[in-house]
Amino acid sequence: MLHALADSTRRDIVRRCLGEAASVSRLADVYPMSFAAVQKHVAVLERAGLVSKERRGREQLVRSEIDAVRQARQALDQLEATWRGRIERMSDILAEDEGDGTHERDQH
Amino acid sequence: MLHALADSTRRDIVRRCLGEAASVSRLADVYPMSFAAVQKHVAVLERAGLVSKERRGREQLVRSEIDAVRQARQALDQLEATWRGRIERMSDILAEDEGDGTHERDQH
DNA sequence: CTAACGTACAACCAAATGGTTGTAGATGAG
DNA sequence: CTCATCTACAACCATTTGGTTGTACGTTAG
Repeated sequence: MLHALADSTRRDIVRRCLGEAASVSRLADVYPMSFAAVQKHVAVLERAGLVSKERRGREQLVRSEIDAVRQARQALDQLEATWRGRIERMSDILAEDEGDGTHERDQH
Repeated sequence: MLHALADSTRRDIVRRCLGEAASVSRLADVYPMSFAAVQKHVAVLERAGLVSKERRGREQLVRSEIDAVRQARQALDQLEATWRGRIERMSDILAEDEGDGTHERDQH
């Protein structure tokens, strides 16, 4: 899923389909590449759950799944939270050392 | 940079080096792959600015750059903000239509 | 000094990526 | 019906990726 967002064309597709859905050929008009290439990008985004397709007549409307974007963001949030947790635990250990005076050394 | 975070081994390395730095060989002990493979992963992370290396004796300590992680998260935040912006503008347009009664159609 | 350790880097390989063209099947407009 | 449009999908290609092994070099321990 991060992989799906790691391509600028795909990020742009997601951005473009956030408000209103667009058909694949309408999207293909925008980018300097073939229809098939855009089709593949959409397929990658779909597999990652970042967009969904809905058929309307002969067109296939692409719409972004904002909840999936939120989920990706939360994954990174969690990395940061882990970091904060580690820093806290380090502070705790320092506090202990100051309190008990045993001065045991790190096992390296 | 999202690409750098799109690999689970690399995400794990970042997580592992958040609190305290680790040498490349210490990291290599953890994963079921060769030292050289881990070295490459670290290189990818370094190019993306997600970790930095610092030499200490014959070891090379890897430490995660929490600010870079924050930056990645903010990039996704912005996607979500764009979405909220679109929704707002759509609401505005609806409000206008209700107000002036001109009922002009979307230019498709 | 010598041996062991940690690193760097090149060469190689299979598989995935991001792109292309071409063909074929649905669907809608006239 | 017929034609243009939209989509799907296969085949192909160059490049990148994620992994391997092997070699060489600097540093530290004994």
